[in-house]
Amino acid sequence: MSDRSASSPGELEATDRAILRELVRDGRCSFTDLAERVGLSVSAVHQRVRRLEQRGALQGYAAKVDGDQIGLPLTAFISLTPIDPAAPDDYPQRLEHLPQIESCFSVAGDESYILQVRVASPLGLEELLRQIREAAKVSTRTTVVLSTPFENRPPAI
Amino acid sequence: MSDRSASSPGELEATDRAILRELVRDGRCSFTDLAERVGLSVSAVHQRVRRLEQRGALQGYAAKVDGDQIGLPLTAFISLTPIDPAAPDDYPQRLEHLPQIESCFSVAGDESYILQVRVASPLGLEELLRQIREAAKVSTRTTVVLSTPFENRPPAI
DNA sequence: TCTGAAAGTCACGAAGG
DNA sequence: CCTTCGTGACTTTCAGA
Repeated sequence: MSDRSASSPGELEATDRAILRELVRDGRCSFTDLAERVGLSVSAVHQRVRRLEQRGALQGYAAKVDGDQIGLPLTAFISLTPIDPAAPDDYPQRLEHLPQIESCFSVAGDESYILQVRVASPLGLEELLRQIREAAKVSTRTTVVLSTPFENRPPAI
Repeated sequence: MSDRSASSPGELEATDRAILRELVRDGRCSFTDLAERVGLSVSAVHQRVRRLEQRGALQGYAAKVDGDQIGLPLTAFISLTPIDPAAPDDYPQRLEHLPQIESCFSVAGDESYILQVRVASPLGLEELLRQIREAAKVSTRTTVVLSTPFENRPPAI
């Protein structure tokens, strides 16, 4: 009698959380290893992973790459403030075509959005800022990242 | 005669960049598929991936999970300002034991660090702020994320 | 560095409880 | 929802160019 929680957006059961924990740590872990670690048969794990993917709890898998080695050593945060407070709030759509923008967060506080960006150089950042202001009609405040003591650590699932 | 760029921290050659591009998009892509997409034999791709891993260009693989479904729906940015400007700068070490902190960036600007955190609730955020202030002797400024139009998009490799 | 082949592992669906 | 089982696909290594 396992504790079934909810079918779609509810909480996850212990075994599913264990699977997610392993896959966040090692996204290329084989089903065979996964099965051993969570104490189930390979097929059972296979079914659960597929269910987690369908349910959206597992949104995908990505390699982590070194920004320096791909020629994008400069990270920055850019906060956006609309110039015209009455303008329609379609900033994400106006900005998503810029590949230097890795993440876009709508936030509470003085500013409306925070962007996390990655560029090749200060000149690249300057050019990106120009593009952002032009595309979104916003004023910007930029905070340059000097170093990253740690990043994207696995959450405590 | 392929263009060898550098053995360790230099730039990467076109085929290697193609491999990284695919693996960032799909971290569980099979070597067989990878080989087809970059136009090489399976063995050659295999060797290149291993080399990219050893060189540190490929830092690992991670599953992307839905914060809501793992019970951590609240994201926030916390900026840190040291209370004692003369204190030794060991803030990352003082904070890394807090699993709610996903990323820690040392930044130029008014504040010294920006933390990206993920918690279960406003109460969890309040408790985390208390822990951060106590562990690191800093004053904090918190910006709560309301929604995330997009996040962790693959960089243009 | 590449290729191709051989051997071992693994993924994935079927059938059944 | 789990297990076992079987087949085809995949990974991984190695010799050779």
